[in-house]
Amino acid sequence: MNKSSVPDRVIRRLPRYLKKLDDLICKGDERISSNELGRQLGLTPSQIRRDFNHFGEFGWQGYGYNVKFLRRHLAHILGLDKRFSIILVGTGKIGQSLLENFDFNQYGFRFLGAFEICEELVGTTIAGYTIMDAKLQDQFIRDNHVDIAILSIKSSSAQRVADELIASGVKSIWNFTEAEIDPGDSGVTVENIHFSDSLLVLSYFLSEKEN
Amino acid sequence: MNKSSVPDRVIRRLPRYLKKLDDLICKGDERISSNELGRQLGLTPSQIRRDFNHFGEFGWQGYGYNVKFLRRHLAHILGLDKRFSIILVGTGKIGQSLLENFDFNQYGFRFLGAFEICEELVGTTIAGYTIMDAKLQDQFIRDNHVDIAILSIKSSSAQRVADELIASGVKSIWNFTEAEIDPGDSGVTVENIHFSDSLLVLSYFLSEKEN
DNA sequence: TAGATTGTTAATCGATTAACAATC
DNA sequence: TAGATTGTTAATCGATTAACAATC
Repeated sequence: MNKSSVPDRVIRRLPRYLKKLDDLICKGDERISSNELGRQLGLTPSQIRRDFNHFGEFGWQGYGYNVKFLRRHLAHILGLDKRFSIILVGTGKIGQSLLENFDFNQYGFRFLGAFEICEELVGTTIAGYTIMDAKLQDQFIRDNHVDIAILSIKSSSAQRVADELIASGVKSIWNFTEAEIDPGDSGVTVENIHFSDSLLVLSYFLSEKEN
Repeated sequence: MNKSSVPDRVIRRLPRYLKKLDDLICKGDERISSNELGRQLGLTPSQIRRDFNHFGEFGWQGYGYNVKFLRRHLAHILGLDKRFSIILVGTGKIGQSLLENFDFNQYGFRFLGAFEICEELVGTTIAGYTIMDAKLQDQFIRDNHVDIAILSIKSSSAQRVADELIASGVKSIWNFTEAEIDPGDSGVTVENIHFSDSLLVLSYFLSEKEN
């Protein structure tokens, strides 16, 4: 099995599977068939079995899938047992929202700290984390083996700060700016949350419906 | 041309085209070929010509595409000239961030107002908008023909509030909660921003790289 | 005109679905 | 055992790419 050959489409369905399995575990269900899982997620049973079989064999004939067993394996495939370290770069409203509402620990990440360039925010505490001065960022990344940097700063500085983060040694960037980040030949992974793209797609469907 | 037959993949590339065209206009470029556009976006020229031809013929042989002309048509296809109305439901940090940073007007939307259940926030002003009491929401939607509701509240109330919004008459929901919203048979469009899905995909690629 | 580049058709590629032998 | 359901192969479907006549 060549992991890197798994289609992007399949990978982007994995979080949905994980979430659904958490629901099922919460409800106390022990097992589920691809048929029932497909019904609940709006996918065909074939597709689900095929998706899972990109990574191994997680079911049993005549039984289906054990939800806890499958959940554990999906979490492993997603790297959630690796306890990736993560920092926040930029503590504007989006950054603050993530600090307050996103449970990094529950998802298996180690949140290390938040950095900010605005001196009024440096030293203040949000969700139990004392905001650090962006000047210390480079050294912090070098000292702490940071896997993921959340980039939530103004778009106009995005590429410059991304370049700095990459030079400091982060492995990946979770990009909340509108900018398209070019990681050059660093091999750094960039995953985008582009608000406007999403709203424009919504607008398209809305517009289409009117006709 | 049956609009509803345009593949989702194509539609989700439209905002990227629009953004690139804005860049080109900004730089003062007048025309661009599918070849050059493909090089800049990492797509094949064939795909780009095919994407555009789902909606009409926007180029000229031997010339290519006029960027302003094409930009205008893409904006129209995305419904950005319809001036869809939009309200914010929930003024926590994410909502505040959108109010302060997202230029709804520039994208062609009419931002009408923000609603909040928390009494301490009602009446305060953010980015020039006075937060309204959630109790007035239903009547406001009925009175003002609201096209889009931004749902940025806690996930546990998401479906309930979504049901209310749908009953009041919103046409679509831009969902920032982790919940999967079920629009029932209302025909309401739901577009999701699922932060965790995105981070988990990032984690997958990071995990894969380590092996 | 000659060169460039479109819109579109045909060929290819990849993903989804259907079918089924294997087996719990 | 009989019924259920997997993993996987074959068939189908749809999207991407290549090729090219049309034409600016």
